[in-house]
Amino acid sequence: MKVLIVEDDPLHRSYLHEAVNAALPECNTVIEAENGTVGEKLARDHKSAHIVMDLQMASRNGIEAARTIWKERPETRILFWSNYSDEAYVRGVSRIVPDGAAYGYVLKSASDERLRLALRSIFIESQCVIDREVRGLQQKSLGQTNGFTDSEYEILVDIALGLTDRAIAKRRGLSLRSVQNRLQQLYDKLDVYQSAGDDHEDGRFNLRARAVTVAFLRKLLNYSALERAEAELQEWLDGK
Amino acid sequence: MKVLIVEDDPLHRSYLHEAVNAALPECNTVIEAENGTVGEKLARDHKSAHIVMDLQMASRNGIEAARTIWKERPETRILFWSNYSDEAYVRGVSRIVPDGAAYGYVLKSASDERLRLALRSIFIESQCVIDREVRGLQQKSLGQTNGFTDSEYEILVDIALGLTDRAIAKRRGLSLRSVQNRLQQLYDKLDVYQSAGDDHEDGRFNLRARAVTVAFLRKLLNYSALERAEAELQEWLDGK
DNA sequence: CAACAAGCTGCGGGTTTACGCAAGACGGCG
DNA sequence: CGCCGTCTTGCGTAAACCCGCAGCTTGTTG
Repeated sequence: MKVLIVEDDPLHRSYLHEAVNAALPECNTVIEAENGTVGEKLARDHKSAHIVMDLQMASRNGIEAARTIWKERPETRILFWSNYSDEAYVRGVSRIVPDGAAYGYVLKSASDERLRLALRSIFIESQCVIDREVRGLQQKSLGQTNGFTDSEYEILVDIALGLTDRAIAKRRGLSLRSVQNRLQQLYDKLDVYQSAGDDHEDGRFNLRARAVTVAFLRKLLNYSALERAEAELQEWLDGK
Repeated sequence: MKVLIVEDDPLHRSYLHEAVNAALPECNTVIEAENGTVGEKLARDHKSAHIVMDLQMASRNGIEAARTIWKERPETRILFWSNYSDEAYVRGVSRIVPDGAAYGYVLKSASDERLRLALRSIFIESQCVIDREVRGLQQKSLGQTNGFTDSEYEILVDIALGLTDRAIAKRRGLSLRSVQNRLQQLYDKLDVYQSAGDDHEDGRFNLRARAVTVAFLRKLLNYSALERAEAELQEWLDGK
């Protein structure tokens, strides 16, 4: 068995290397990549079937890399190993995982034992392993209870990108009014409203900007989500 | 000599511990804190004069912690050791460093030797050491060439928080029109404008939202900057 | 001191947002 | 099939936003 490690940080990389060796005696080769771009290339060259991947890397982040890798070989098993469990990451990952693929999401703060188990479960048993903390988010985000619908999330991203209502309408094939309806829903769920709760006309918010900030603070959005969305937007703009 | 290490990540923490021992034979005690809150407390209890601090920690980020520490003992020497050199961080740090204090900003990607030198320069020689990559940003951000004035940055933060023009005017003691003037300047510098460069009325942007996103993508803003700004805003709202 | 650049402010108007009201459209369910 | 909830769309309005024009207050400089 061959394992590919994709991870920015040299310290974490060598830690992972050791962890893989310890957890998987059946593994005879470990390859390392220090960013997403190299990771993709190595995965292709080696036809890697077992990958441990960091999210959040400078050059090309884990989600991007995983997407292209899975596009080429959907049966690849990927363990995401991340510092954070932002809802934006969780949502991003679950949107790209192919049907029936075995994957995992483990936090860097997890114990050695937890990492060991995850490695064996995913790579040997083809099971999915999702950290408890992450799992909670995932359910909240997929189930609609207190979570966001896809359409709400979509419009959140659109205003975050700075599109006007009209532009969103065009992009999503909706009428102006529908876009504004969805915005209303969004404001509602994010609990943003004009006045800061004061008596008379004072601390007012610009709802559209406020919504984006609140989403950021709640980790519904993060840098990498923005980055991806921006790339998609540019693509769409080019394709007119 | 006693050195306090404030750092989230256990791997990085122990790496730092070793690095400090290797670089500073005159150091006889090393204390560790795993987040900003604990860091502040330990700094106070031990009257630490030499601190190595991570920015970006979950519980209380490095800038916050450094600020309160410096407020209590401005002669404390702090070496910031960070993964990133976002302009937001650089700006944040240089805003809190007391006059004449010795501090440093070194990236985690720096070599062992560089870290060693920085440790000795700051803790022994009381010199400031700023990584080259960081230095570049700092000059750009302070000098006005292609950089942002404080007032521009201020208004950027204000719209990022989601305040209306009127609210900003009240908060900053300006007239409505002045606020809008500054916004204009900001849009200009960020190079955001309505049409996406197309011929007729099409891909339009909401300038205010777009500006925030562009700033984010350019690392002028980041999560921690937003977090701080939000806290300040709440403070201001409470103080009416 | 005159001249000039830079920032603050009011006026005015064209556009975009936020949102209530109400009329269809679609899908499930007893 | 009729009832009902959810989603979409149009109309209309008050507020907020973007921004050109022009008069003022400053601080700077020759």
